[in-house]
Amino acid sequence: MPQSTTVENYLKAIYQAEMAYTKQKALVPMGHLASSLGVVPGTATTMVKALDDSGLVNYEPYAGVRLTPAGQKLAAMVLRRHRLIELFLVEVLNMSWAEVHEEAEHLEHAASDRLIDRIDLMLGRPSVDPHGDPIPDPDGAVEVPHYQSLLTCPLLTPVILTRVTNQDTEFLRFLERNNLTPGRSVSVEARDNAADHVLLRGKDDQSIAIGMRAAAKLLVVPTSDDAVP
Amino acid sequence: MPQSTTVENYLKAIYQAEMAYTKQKALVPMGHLASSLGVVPGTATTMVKALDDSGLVNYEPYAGVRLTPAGQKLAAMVLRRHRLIELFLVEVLNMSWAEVHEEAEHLEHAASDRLIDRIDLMLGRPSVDPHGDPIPDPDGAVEVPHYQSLLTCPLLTPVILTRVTNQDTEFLRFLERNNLTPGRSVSVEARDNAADHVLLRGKDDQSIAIGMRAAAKLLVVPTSDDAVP
DNA sequence: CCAATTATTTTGAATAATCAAAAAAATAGG
DNA sequence: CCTATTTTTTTGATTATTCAAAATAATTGG
Repeated sequence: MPQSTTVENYLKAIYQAEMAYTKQKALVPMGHLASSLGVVPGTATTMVKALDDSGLVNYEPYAGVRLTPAGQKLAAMVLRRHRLIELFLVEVLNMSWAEVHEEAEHLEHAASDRLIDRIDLMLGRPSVDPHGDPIPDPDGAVEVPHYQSLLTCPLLTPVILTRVTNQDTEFLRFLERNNLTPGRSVSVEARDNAADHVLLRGKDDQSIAIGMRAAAKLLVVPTSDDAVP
Repeated sequence: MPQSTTVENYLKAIYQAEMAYTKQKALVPMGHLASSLGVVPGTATTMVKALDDSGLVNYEPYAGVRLTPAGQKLAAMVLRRHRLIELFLVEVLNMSWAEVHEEAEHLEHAASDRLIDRIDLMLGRPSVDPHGDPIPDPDGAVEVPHYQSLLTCPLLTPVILTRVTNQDTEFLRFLERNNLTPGRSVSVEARDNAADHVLLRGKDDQSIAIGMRAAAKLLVVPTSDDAVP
C-alpha cells in the first residue's frame, strides 16, 4: 500500500489544480500535476493509476485526472490541516507569515485529527488562514468567495487585500516588506499591459509597481463592503 | 540515500537502548534493536550496516551496534524535538499527558529547528518533558540524574515521583487515574517479591498495588532534597 | 567440550516511489 | 488532412525498506 504522505501530496495537488487552474470543468492534465509535484510525467501517470485503483481519483488516459468524492474529502482534510497549522504557527508561536507555509508542508502529514481539533478550538474555529485561504470544515466543505484581483478590480478605488494565492517564500517576504498583507487597503493607480505592471498605492502613500503575474495572485474585496443590508 | 524518518527512528532506538538497557558499556544487540523497532532481525542488520556506512553507528557483526558521536548528536536532536513537542502539547494545547507520546512520535520528524526553538523559548527552555524525561540541549548534551525507583527507594518514606520511563498509553492512563504523575508524593508501604508487587500510598491516603516491572519504571527522589548546603 | 538452543546474518523476493528514455497518442498549423 | 510538435504512456532500472526463511555463528548446560 502506498505511503500516506505521497498520496496526500498527490491529492492535494490535484485538488488545488482543480480549483485554480481549471474552473471546475476540465480534468487536470498529467503534465501540470507532474510539474507541480516536481516529478517527471511518467511518475505521475504511474501514481495516478494507483490512486484510480484506490478509488480516490478518476483517471482518463491522455485526458487527465479528477478527484472522486472520496479523494476530494481526503484532499480537503490535508488542506484543513495545512491551513490550521499555518494560522496556529503565526498566531500562537509568532512565526513569520512568510515562512509558515514550508513548515506546514511537513506538519500537515504528521498532525492527528485530535491535535488539529485542539488547534481549531484554540483559534476559535477560524475560516481563513494567514494568507486568506479558506479552511475546509471537518466535513471537507469550503466556501470559496469569488474575489477580484489587483488585475481586475476598478482603478483608483481603495480595496482590501484579502487573499494571496502564491506561497513562495520570497514572494511573501516581498509582500511583507511592502505592507501588502491581508487586511491592508490599497488602490490600483494604473495598469500598463505593455510594461506588464500594476501600480499600487497603499495607505502609507507609498507607491509600488508589481508585475501582472503577481497582481493576479493578490485577491481583493471592495472597501466598506457592508453588502447584504 | 535513506529516508530521514527511518534513520531517525533507528538512531533514537539505539540511543535509548544504550541509555536504559545497557549502562553505557556494552553494544546494543541486534535482536533488541529489531524488536524495539518492530522489524525482523534481518532488517535491522541491513539497516545498521547502512548506518555504519554513513558514519552514524559502529557496527560489530554478531556483537551489536553503538552510536558514533555524529549518531549520538542526531539521536539527541530527535529526542529533543520529541520531548519539547510533548511538553508543548500538554502545556499549550492542553492535550492529555497519556496521549502526547504518540502524537510526538510523528511530529518529531516533521518539526524544523526553527519551530523547535520557538517552542523551547515559549516554554522557558525547560529541562524535562511531562514524563520527567530530560530534554537534550541544542548541542545534544543531556544531564541524566541518577534516580532511585519505587523498587529501590526506602520503605515507608515519602518520595516524589519524578520520572516515568515507559510511554505505553494504557500504562500512563492507569497512572493518571491513580494520581501517580510526576511531582506527586508517594511512599512505598511494602514490597513482596513472591507476589511480585509493590504497595504504594499516596497523599490522598489511597493505597495501590503495582507490579514490580511497573515499579521499576517509576523513578523518584527523596522528599525535601535540599541537598548541597 | 560438544550438542542443543538462541542470536545473527545472508539470500531472495516484494512493495513503494522514482527517473531516463523509448514509444505512442494527441494536437496544431499550414 | 498530413507532418511537426507536444503530451502522455510504457518500459526497464534504481533506491529505500521490508519480510521469510535458510545458513551461520555464538552460547550454554550438561
